Amino acid sequence: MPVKPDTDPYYRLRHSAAHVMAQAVLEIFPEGKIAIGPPIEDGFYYDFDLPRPLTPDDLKEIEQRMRRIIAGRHPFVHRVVDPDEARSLFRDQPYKLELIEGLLHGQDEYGEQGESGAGTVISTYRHDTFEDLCRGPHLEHTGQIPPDAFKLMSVAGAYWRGDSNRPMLQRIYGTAWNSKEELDAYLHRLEEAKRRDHRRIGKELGLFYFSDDIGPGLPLFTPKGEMLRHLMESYVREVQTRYGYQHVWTGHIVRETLYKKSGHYEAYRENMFPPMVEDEDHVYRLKPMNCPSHMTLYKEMGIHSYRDLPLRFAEFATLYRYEDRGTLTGLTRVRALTQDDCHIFCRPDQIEEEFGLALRLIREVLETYRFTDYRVRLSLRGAGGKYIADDEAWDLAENALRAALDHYGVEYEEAPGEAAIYGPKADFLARDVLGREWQLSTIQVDFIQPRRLGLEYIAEDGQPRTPVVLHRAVTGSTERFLGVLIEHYAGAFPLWLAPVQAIVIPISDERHSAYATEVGRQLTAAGLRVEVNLSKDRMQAKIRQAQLQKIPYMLIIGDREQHTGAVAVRTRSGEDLGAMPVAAFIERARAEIKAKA
RNA sequence: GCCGGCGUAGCUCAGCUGGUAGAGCAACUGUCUUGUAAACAGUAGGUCGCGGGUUCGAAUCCCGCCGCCGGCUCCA
Repeated sequence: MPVKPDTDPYYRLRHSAAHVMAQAVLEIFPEGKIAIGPPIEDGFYYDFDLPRPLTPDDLKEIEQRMRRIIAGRHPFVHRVVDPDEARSLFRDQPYKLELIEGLLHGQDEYGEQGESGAGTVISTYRHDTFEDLCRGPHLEHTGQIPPDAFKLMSVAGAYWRGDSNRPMLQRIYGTAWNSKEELDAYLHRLEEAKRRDHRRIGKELGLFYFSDDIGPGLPLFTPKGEMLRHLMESYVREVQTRYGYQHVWTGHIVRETLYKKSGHYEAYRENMFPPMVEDEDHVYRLKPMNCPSHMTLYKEMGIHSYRDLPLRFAEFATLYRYEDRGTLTGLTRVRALTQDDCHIFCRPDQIEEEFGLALRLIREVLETYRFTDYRVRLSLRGAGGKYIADDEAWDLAENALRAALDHYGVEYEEAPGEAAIYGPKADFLARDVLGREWQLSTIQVDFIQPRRLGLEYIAEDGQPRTPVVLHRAVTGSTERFLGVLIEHYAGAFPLWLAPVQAIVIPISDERHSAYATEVGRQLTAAGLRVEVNLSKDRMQAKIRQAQLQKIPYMLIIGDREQHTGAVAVRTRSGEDLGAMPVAAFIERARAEIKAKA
């Protein structure tokens, strides 16, 4: 994501590094074509159209050339050029020519229409032998880039202008910092993220697997992984019930004709698995979303009075979406996903209150999972004509959402033009412990589907009206949220979520096995999830294994404990709590679980 | 779907320019019976992703497919 010069202190550095890199690349490929090269979060990139694919060795050479250019302390020289001069300057650079024409029509470098089309100034920055179409700003000279504080990270394909119909360019990603220490800290942060990667931890802790025999994007969950799913879903279900939501079940397969009525067939067909054909009148699809099913259920349940609204239908059903293979990643992007989905059928005058209820619910759940840092993006209708035309409804909904956000003191930013075609929405972007943002919860207002599917309620005046539907998800999907949680906690789940909450470790398998087994039985009977390690390994090895498995409590049992009916408690953090009676440990664990601490 | 990289025992990985595979951990067996992060010894384990091709000979070279990784696009 691009950054702004006025808010990012590294803007000049990284932008300048991108220019230096472009020079280095053109030195190697004089006939290469250059596209754009902006600073981004943590670094910069530049897109090139080159005669051959770049290799890791190329990156090394480019870095070396960059250091030489940096050592030359070449000043960055800014100048304003008129359109013809610009065209002539970049006559061999087709992408630049396209950018110039765009600029003259008020577009920015991404081809987006700017706020004000007028008064476009075309300017360039030159250093050494390289001159680039650029509005700056830059450093004073190349020598201000610390030669040991930047690094080229990777090469990736990127479509010109982000359009899959246009040429695929080669993008070089780099990072640049003010000092080697900063660079090292950044690289260390990347290592940490890698260490926490849910795919890695998932394997280490034995939570889930993928198999070629099952298919891409279709995770298999082990007993431990399924326990996590179960606990997560039970928790949301409990909260939802407490907030007045009801749970429904609508299965996995739906007649295709429903999606033709709802409009999904037109708009979403690409993302559905191919049809199952019984005969030409009976064609079925795997459900890619719940809304048409919930709305159908609403209809089948008979005539609804305005007094019966709101009706809140929640469901944990697994949905199947035919995502492009190239986009699948671990649990965060799968083809089988279990949404904690809900559809709220309400009157227009209830939007604000229902939105507020969903806000409170989401806030409670996110805080339980220790996502305390999140922001809300309120996506509103924009200027374009893609939105359904009903100004009155839009105004009502947008104002209701704002009012609820204000009422509950939720900070939010407005994003005009980002709304769904069918209504405005609020998305929750939560930051994990590594500072990465994840879109988890969402609340969307829908005017169009209820109408298309013919939903009605009888209003106060006895006339049938179309209800408004709010689509709402709390954690998004169980799979994705589990992936995020694994990374957020680095696999060390809080006690209430830990698949194995305690492990009993007898010091001698000969002398203490019977008592260890009895302790395990007592804890299990008390509702705890417990394992007993009866292997012949030494106690130290068992502790190490338990540590690596991130099991919250290790209960060591030797002669002393056996004689006194106790367990010696060691925590995952390495703390030795000493010996305590089994009952005392149970009490402690229960309190911790209840508090979801 | 597109661009690039990768695919060797359950896991992590080695195997130079072609001569039919190797380590550590895990597993299994035995010895040891242990006090807060790895006892010692031995055994077993691989169609080198799959399918073609080149070659006297392919894990190694070529082609196709599948999958994974990094991006792009997409993400109701």
